[in-house]
Amino acid sequence: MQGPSAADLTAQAKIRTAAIAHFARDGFQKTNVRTIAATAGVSAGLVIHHFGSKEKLRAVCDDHVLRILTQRANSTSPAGLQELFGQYQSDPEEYHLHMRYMVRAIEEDTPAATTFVNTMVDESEQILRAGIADGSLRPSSDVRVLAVLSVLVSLTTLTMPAPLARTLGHEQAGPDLLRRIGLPMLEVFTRGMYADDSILKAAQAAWDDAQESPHPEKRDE
Amino acid sequence: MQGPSAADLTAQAKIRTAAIAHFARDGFQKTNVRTIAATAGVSAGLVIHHFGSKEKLRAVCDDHVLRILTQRANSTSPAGLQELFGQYQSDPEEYHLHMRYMVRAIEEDTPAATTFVNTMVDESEQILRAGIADGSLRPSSDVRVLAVLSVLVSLTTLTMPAPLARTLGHEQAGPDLLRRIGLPMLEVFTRGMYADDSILKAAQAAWDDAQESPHPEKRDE
DNA sequence: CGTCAGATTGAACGTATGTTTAATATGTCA
DNA sequence: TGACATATTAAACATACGTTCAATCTGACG
Repeated sequence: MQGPSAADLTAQAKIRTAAIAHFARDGFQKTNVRTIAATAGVSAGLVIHHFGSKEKLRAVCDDHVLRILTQRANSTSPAGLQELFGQYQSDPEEYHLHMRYMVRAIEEDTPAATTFVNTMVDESEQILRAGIADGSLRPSSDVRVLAVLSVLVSLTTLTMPAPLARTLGHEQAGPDLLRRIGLPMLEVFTRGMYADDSILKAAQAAWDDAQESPHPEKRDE
Repeated sequence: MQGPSAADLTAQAKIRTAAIAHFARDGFQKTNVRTIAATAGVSAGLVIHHFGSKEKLRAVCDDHVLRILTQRANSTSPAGLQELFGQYQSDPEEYHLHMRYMVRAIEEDTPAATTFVNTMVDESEQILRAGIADGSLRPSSDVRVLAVLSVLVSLTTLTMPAPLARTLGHEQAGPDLLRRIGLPMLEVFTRGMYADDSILKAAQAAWDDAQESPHPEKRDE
């Protein structure tokens, strides 16, 4: 579409692209500079020459992916979660790569990951509050938690780990798998899973009890 | 309680315990044999002497954690997901460690991870079908997918990545955080998030359309 | 007691890998 | 053209780390 996906790129860009791909697929530790260089078609020394160190290269990749993902999220009016899935369908190849990269960054608790997560959760919370206000969403006892769970589910579903994907007969996460997941997930999000509210009521009661007697600690020890 | 948590263990057990802790917290790659040995209070050579190699040590740890987690899940009658949370509350320290270990294994797609995931998803599916049959759970268009999503949500909630935990004001996942998440999550699971079923209906319609015209491919290219 | 097998250690070894360096190519500008 | 900066490379360097080795310790058994 718009990106010179392979050739005729500046060497720095080629290296960065190669690094993002390898970091996303194999993780930062497993990826070595020579492999990145080979994928980019340059020498290992050049990678260091341009980026200073493997760690600094990671920082550049982090910022790059962060900018792409957050600007995507903000470009459309903040509709959030479903939009993420829509974005995915449009260009699964590249989007999946960036998502996978960011999930890896989250796992390793990188600064860019914190920024990304904060942005996503804040935006999600905002959307949820708006939906609750206009009556399209049900109220929640803790909207912030709901926002976190939404982001968590979105990220882990889009980048579903291989063992879970295989349980559904797919080799890895992809558009077909996402299509299959969509409907059952929407069913839960509109009607819930439990047929009655007995479990919820019990939990609410337990929660209210805990509020009355603040810190019972371990009463038998 | 029951485990000689520190001293008076055979050296092999001490090494294995140390390895599990480090693999869970820092990942397999970042952990080096000398660190494991130091934590276990032995020399690096002994680790290799007993386990052959770092990779074989990992395999032993995988099986050990796998056995503990799956036997826990099976010991109680298969009630599954909520039980996981219950187990967690009872001994958060150790359970969280093992869960975190297994999530790391899933991320790295280790054989034990596949076994664990298959076991969990199968068991979850079984429970869901039983619940649907006896009317306590709502029917789903794809129970298998629902089981996968249940496991995914359980695992990622119990071992919530640090950036997401921090968004809720917690330094990392723990009992307090879990307690806070419980109620909003149950709310979604009993009533859903969406106030009406317009989005679901739209998705169902789109899905039905796709069924009628099997493979439209890219019609404009 | 003597011997032997296994446990354990500290040092050495080999290699993978991040980084440095010296040299060469390339392109720009005066 | 000549000079200078930048890009680029191949080789060398340094180190972290998995593994091996030779030696020592410990405990069992005849």
